[in-house]
Amino acid sequence: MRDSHRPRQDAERDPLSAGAPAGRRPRLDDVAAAAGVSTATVSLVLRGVAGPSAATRERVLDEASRLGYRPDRAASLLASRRSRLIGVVMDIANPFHAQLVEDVQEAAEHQGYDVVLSAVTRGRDERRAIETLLDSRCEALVLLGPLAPADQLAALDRQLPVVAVGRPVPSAEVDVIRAADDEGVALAVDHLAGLGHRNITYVDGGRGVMAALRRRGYHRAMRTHGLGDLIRVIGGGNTEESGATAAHALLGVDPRPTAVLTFNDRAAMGLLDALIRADVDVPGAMSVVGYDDSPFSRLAHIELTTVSQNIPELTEHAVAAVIERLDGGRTDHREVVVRPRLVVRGTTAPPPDQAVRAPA
Amino acid sequence: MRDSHRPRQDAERDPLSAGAPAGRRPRLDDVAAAAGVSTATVSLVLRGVAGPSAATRERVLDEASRLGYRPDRAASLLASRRSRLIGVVMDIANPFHAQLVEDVQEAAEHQGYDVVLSAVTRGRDERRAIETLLDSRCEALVLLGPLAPADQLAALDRQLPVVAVGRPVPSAEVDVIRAADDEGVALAVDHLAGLGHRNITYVDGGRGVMAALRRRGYHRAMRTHGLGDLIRVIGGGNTEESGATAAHALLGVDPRPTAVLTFNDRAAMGLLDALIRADVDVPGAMSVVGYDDSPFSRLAHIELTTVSQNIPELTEHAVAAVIERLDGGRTDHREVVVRPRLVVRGTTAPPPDQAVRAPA
DNA sequence: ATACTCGTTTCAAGCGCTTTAAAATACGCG
DNA sequence: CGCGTATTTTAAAGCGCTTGAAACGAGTAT
Repeated sequence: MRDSHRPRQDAERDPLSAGAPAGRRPRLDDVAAAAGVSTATVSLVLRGVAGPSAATRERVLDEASRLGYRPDRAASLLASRRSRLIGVVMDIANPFHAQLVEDVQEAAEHQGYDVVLSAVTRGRDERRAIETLLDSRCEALVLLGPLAPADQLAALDRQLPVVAVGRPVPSAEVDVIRAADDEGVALAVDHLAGLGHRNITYVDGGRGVMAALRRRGYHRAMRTHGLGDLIRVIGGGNTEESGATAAHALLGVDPRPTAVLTFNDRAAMGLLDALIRADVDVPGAMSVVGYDDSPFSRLAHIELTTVSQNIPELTEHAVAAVIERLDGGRTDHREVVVRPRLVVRGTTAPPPDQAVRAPA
Repeated sequence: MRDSHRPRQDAERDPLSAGAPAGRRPRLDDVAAAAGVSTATVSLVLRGVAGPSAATRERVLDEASRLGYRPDRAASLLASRRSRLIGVVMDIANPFHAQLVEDVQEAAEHQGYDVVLSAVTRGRDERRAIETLLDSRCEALVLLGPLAPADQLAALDRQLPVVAVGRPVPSAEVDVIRAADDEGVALAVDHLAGLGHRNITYVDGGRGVMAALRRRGYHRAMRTHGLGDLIRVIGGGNTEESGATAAHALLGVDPRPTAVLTFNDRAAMGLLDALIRADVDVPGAMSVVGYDDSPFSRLAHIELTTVSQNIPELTEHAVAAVIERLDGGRTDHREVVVRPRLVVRGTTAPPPDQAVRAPA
């Protein structure tokens, strides 16, 4: 049955080399036999451990590549004390996570660790994603924007080092690497207030802790600018759709705000979308600020003013936190807060009334 | 030293395995000891294999959950003949792949298979991604939009069942599940020609086989409409950036085309972007059609007319192809071509000259 | 009684690799 | 040339689980 996948490549193999794999995937002892050494030596050579002589080394390496040997991951994992595996949980539909994963993978590799990805999807919740990782012998977990409650994360952390990226966790247990989201929103408010806006509304991001933090940043910044009375938060979410819904709510408000902050870029996109459909000029009649600096936000027909999280810095700290705990013996809790940066593009401008007033 | 208090002292014959898990992760024999049965029985129960009696079953299950037992994946993998693992290679930055992965994961699970994800990123090429999967005991590979040349894929297929999704592979070896890309482009040309366009340019997608197929579709469709003389292909790519570059090339052409087809939505976005910056009215002065029906293409301020690939159908066939080969003993090659669908949105309209001519 | 089922449970041999202690070999030197 | 030491190699004991064969009662037929 499977034979069809394994045509006679035996022909090109040396039939004399003891126990030449006949169609079967070559194993460590095939290489050992071919090179005339023990499996222990082969293992040592292949992992680059000091010990075997240069001559042996070369011979083993030659035979290994000749046989097309590839170590069996499951077996290595099982046999070795350490897996050197870092599990990463991500939302597969989230481009922000994709960027983080790229960087984490690179950084981890650099430190001699391998990354196991576990995706959260529609039909696969975070719990499942984490469990898979746990079963895979991961030594540590990097959770991108985890949704689980703090106590669950804390419980997890008792099993293995856990670092939550991008979301605050109100607990002194898991490591947290995140951007100062409140500050990010404050930057946006500062920018808008500086342009002359006073009636600035915030489109909320839902129940999450991250949403709460951004909302708090909005509240605080508004008050700082003496705009406490104009604080207005309307329900939203983290999707384009929720942004569009929010737009309609927004347009019904009187007096209509001159600027809107959204929880993230996706919501901003949806909002922008709905505003355009409703013939509201952006930024002429209304300014919009997103959050995340997603790849699409810099496209010219969108040109979204947004808040950028420093991804390289975020991942660098995340991997460092893991490594320190795994290799450095660190046991204390750590929370790193990376400063966000406002990226001003085309969706923000002075408010309309001011524009009218100015010439007068 | 091991803990002295153990769950059950009586029915234990083997004093060596008598330790209770002291801080260490519980193993199969911990559960076995606790339930007073052998590890074999526990294994049977946990995997739902028929044999153990209902009473034993319940006792084992109870103890397992009491101890918080989780099977070690590496060990199970190593010990079992089959891994029931399907490896999926994806481009982590590609939202189209993300959608495919979601569906594949769900479908595979439904068939009792697990999915191992391997991401292609900046610093991790397809080769690496595939190797990881090979080392992980995958029984089959699903490659999303593979870049490797056909002969490499064929070689791979000799090791294990491989199905390439979304890209034609000119070889009668690996299974291929793809959309009829030439037909997709033809649909777009039909649409544009129907609107009255004649000067329709195609922005190419690079060297890939998929790009070649779409390009061919363009050529053929143009000739079908008697527009063979107006065929014009300009260099492009699969990113926003390449689309923007193409736009500039496009604007230098005389006579300027009234419609453009792009290799994919991302290129269309970049193109749209550049057109807007150049004050070209879309679709008034120029119509634009993308390809992929990406989530963002349906946003109102984009409203991209595009060609949709039938994702659910694509993944359904992909998983079916794998299962049939793994479980059904199929050995022959298969190529499934799913028909694309044109999604008309706001970036296409009759050409400008015609609009002028009509009222006259 | 014996033999022969059958349902349940266990034995024990791995899966393919790592790792440690110990053995074999090589080396240096009086 | 023997002995201590450093270098290289290996035997063997697992890692935690699965699995076919064997064992074990307890029925049932003979």
